[in-house]
Amino acid sequence: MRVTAQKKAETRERIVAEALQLFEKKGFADTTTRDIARAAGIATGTMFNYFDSKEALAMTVFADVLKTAGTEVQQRLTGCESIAEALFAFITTGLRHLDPHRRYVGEVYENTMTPFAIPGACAEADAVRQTHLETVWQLVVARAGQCTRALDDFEILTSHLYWSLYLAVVAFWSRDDSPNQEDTLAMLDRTTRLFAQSLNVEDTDYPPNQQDAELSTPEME
Amino acid sequence: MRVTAQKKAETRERIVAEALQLFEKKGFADTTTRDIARAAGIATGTMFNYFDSKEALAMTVFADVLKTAGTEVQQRLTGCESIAEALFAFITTGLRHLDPHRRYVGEVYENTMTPFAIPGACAEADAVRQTHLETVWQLVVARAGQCTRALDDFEILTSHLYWSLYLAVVAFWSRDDSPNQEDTLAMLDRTTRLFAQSLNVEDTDYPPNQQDAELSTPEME
DNA sequence: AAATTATTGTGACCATGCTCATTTTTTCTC
DNA sequence: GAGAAAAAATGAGCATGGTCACAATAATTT
Repeated sequence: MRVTAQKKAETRERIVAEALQLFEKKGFADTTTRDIARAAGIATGTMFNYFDSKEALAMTVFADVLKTAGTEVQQRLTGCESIAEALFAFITTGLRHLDPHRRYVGEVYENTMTPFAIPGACAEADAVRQTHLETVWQLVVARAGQCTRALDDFEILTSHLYWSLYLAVVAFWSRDDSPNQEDTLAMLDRTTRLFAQSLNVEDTDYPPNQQDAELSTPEME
Repeated sequence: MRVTAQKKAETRERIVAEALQLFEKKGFADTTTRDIARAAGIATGTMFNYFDSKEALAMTVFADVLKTAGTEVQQRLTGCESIAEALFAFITTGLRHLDPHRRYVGEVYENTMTPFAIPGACAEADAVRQTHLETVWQLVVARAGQCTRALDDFEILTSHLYWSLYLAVVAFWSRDDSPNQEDTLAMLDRTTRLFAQSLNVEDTDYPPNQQDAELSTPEME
């Protein structure tokens, strides 16, 4: 490793380390990029030579942490029969690894991971979401025998629904003050069951004729 | 009505009207509060005498629109037997009224309505959400016979799940370029069925023993 | 109608995320 | 090692949402 490359890596690590400490102490929004720069002993602009944005800095850390969780989770999954069980194991593993950042994860997710966030605005966030959804996809396919619904539309609708439910869990967890976040576990249990259920089609209890509803206001003449 | 009161109302209306026009043309983020002030013929600070924030300005309009939708929807609901059907009618009515603002609704919802948003940060947003959830609650209770799940925990878990699913629909709709947003209708159909299904408990297909999972990293000694 | 009080408008000013021309440091070439 | 080229650091500066002390205007009192 060449000298400057090493120095660069050190600086990068210093930025990350100091940023995390500040986020933990004051939250994400109340930590300014100038705070981070001062703590890391660099100029205000330097941080942006390493990370595209303040969010990208935080998401980089989350991505690291979740990557570790991802390798760990593969073993656990083999023991899970049902889709709901597997999802439960996958998500709890991720949350456990995110635990040190629990108090400010929401501030970052709000503007990067939400379905309202513009795709492409934060590459790190997009990557985290995609990896997560791919894992879910594999996890479901490996247990496809439990599903009566065709899975080929996973990308189109199911992934939207899944992702929003997952975000609900993360948001709940990030504010959960119950001992050991047991309320989150209950919610997650319910959520994973709900999602697994949604992969079975038996839901024609009323006719699908409402499709002729109009969402856009008809043009006046 | 006193003279100044009238003038004040006029100014307020002018702010709203010009803001909407600008939002429509350039989006929410790309419209600055200075743009709005200039268009409305007031000083930059004046806008904040009328609205707490840029988001609050937009949410005020959404609240108005949804209030109108709310009165309209009560009639429609009487025709709906099932919970899913009723939800479908309720949500489509709201979306139809929001249609003129479709392109920038997401930019506002992202930071005010998401489960990550800090409650109390935007009073208008909180009110809209609460009203929406109350309507859903009534709508469900009036059809409680269809539910095997006890409804008394609605506030605790169900409302979180419902709200996140609803946001998924809104986000999807706000970017839906299919003719007449028919893709949104399909998604909404699926979503409302899914949610209605979740009000029935028959989901004990695997033991709930995973509750002993640990979310927080155990302290090292 | 003058004086006083209450309401509303104003724009200079602040904090902050981020940019970018310039400067400093490092690496490469001879 | 001197000079050139490439990489990295710098911090003044920009745009923007929002604040606030003060100014202007309207309403009330005498």
